[in-house]
Amino acid sequence: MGRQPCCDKVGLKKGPWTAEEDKKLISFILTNGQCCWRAVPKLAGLLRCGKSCRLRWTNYLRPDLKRGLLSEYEEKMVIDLHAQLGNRWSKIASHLPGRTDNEIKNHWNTHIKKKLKKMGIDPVTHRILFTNEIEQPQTKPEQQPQQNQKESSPIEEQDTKVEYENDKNKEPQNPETSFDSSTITEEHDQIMTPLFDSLELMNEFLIEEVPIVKPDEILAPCVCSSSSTTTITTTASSSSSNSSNFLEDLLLSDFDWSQDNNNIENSDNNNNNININMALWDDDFIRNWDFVINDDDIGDRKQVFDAPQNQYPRVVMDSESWAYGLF
DNA sequence: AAGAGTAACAACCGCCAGCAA
DNA sequence: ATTGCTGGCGGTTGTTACTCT
Repeated sequence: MGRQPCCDKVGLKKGPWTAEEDKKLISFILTNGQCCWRAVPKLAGLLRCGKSCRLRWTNYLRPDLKRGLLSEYEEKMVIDLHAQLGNRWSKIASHLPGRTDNEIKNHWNTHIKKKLKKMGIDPVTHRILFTNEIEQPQTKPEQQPQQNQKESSPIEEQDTKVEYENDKNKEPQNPETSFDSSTITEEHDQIMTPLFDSLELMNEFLIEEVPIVKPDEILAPCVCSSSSTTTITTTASSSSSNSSNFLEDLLLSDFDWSQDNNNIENSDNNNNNININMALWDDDFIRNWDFVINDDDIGDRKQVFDAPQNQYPRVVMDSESWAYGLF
């Protein structure tokens, strides 16, 4: 028996979401929390499939999303994580609170790929791209791109997924050069070293017209363990204090976690609920949501979300805590 | 001003894993 | 053990905005 489609597609709307649809979905989830997505469209009065609702919510409407362009720091994180994880966008996104896998994937495909290529780095393998590799026969074996591998990961041979999930109990093989005590192995370092060095160069080459950087211009002595030029340098022994620096920088620096806010009692008035909970978030964002929730005059949906990118909230919050805990 | 080309990103599609019956 | 459902993931497509000629 074939599998049923996730929903009856007959009569369902596709394409861009309207402000009205957004409003219905937001109102429904704020009222009921995230439940069975299959049932959401019907209950919320939407002519969409549940999957579409889930994607719309997780990728666009969730209140804990940062929105806006990735910062330079986040971009570097994405590059580094991609070097370790390959195209496991959800895993990468899990390291960047407030960012979705879709967002990171798009940013990778539209921005980072080009930057890396301009720098002479293969965005797939994260290794140096030679303008004509045939002319570089003296390339050291360990620097040669791993040919004939799946594109998805430069280190596909290692089961990084398993490694990621299990190695919290393992000692890193090379603590001195670990980027993150829970993730890095020696082989990772072999891959990451040129990347780290080139990342520094990248800071200076993030301009439109960038010559292809020759390998000898990029490869610098390996200083990954102690160099101050390495943007992200951590040691395994100090993972508890250092390895999470990027997280500390990325999230919650301007967010005061308040248990009290999580214990706000339900109100019969949804709008009250919304306003109470919005107190956790950025003013601009609150205004946007107020527009969505309260404004009867649904105009161009762009009005809802097209605030200047830098004005999007940097507040990050676990979605479930507000979706379930507050409602 | 208009059309073509390009970039950016939202949304969709198909597949898969996990889970419950 | 099997089957069906759901949610999640990654790849791809479609649409819109922007730039160039």
